[in-house]
Amino acid sequence: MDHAPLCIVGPTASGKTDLAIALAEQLDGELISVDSALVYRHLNIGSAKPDYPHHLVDVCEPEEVYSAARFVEDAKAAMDDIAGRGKRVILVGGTMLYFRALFEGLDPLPQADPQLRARFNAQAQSEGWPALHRQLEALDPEGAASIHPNHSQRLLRALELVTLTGKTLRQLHSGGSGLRSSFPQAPVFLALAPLERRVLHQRIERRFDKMLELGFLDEVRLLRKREGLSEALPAIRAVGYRQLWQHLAGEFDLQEARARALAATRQLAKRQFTWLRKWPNLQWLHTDETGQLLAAESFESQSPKIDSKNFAEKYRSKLTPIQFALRYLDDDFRSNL
RNA sequence: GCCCAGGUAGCUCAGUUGGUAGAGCAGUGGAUUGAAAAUCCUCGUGUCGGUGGUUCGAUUCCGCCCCUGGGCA
Repeated sequence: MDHAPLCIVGPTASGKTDLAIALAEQLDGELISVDSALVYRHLNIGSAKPDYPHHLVDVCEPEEVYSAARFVEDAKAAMDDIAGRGKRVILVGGTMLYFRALFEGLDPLPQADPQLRARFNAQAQSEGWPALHRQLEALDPEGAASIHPNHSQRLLRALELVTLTGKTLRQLHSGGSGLRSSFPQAPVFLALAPLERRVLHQRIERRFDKMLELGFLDEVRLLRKREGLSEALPAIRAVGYRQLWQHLAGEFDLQEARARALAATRQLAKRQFTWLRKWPNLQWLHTDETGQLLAAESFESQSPKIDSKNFAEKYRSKLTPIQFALRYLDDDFRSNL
C-alpha cells in the first residue's frame, strides 16, 4: 500500500531532525533532507548535519551552487527510489522554497548563466540596482512592477530570463505541473516549533555555543584554505559560516561574530515562520522549553482549529511529539482532534 | 576630595542656537519560481539620569544631587 509522503517542517533549531529520525525508525521510512545547506559537503558542525542517514545530504561541493531546481530533480529521484523499496518517504527540513518547488512544481526555465550574472552584477556595482530595474522595466514592465528596485536577487533573475529567452515573466509562467498529482496521496505536513519565540531563541543560542565547542571555528578555518571559496557562494553565505568567515578575515572579533550569527539565525527562523503561517494543511506541534508537546493546532481546512488550552488539558504529558505524530497519521485520531 | 568627559529607543550613538527627538543594529510583520541558511520590503513615544530654578514653554540654559569613564591627589 502506498503511503502519503510525510513532511516534517519547522524553524531552525526546533528539533525536527530528532523527530524525523524517530519517525523513520518507527515507520520503516527513509529521510530526505530538504535543506539548502546540508547539501554541501564539508559544512558539518555549523549546519548541524545529522549523523543519521538522509538522502540529499552531502550531494555537492561548497564551490558549487545548488538550486531549487536541482533539489526537485534529486528529491523526485530519491522518492522513487524509496518507494521502490517499499519504504515510507519522510521529508524533513526548513527550506520551504524547496518544499514548494517540489510539490507545486517549477516552470521550465533556463538555469542560471554565470557570465550574464557577472555582467549584471558589475553593472549594479557601478550604477546601482534601481538602474537595472529601469532596464527591466523597458523589457518587461509587468515583471518589473512585481519586483522592488532594490531586490537584487529577483531582479537579477528576471533580467537573466528576459535576456536569455526574450520572453516576459508572465509569458514564461506556463503553469508547470507539480508533483502533487503524481503521488497517490497528498503529503502530510507536520510543523514543529516552540510555542514561545523566546524559547526558540534560547535553543538557537545554546546550539550555536555547542557548535563552537565542537570546533565550528576550525571547520571554517579549513574552508578558508580551499581555493575558490568566497562569501559570494551560497555555502559560505549560510548562517554562522558567513559570520565566522568574516571574523577569520579580520572584520570583527569572535564575540561580535557570535552575536551576528545568532541574530542571523533568529532572522532565518522568523522567515521560516512566515512561510509556515500561510502554508496550507499544516498540523502544528507546539513544544515547551523541554521539547515536550504543549499544544497542537490544525489548520486543515476540513477540520476545526484546535483550541490550544483544551488540547493541553486533554493531551499534555500524555503524548510526546513523536507519539502525537504517530497517532496523527491514523485517520481516526485525526478526525477526533 | 578636586578636575575633565559623558549619562537620549533593548544596544551603539546623532540632535534640538529653548517649542517634548532620529539613525544604524536588534526585534516585529510581510514578500519569496534554478543563490532561498539567500535577497528584499514594512513598522521607531522614549519620565532625552534625578531634582530645584529661569522662562509662556526646558530634554536643550543655570544650581544641586546621583551614576559611569578618564585624570590629579
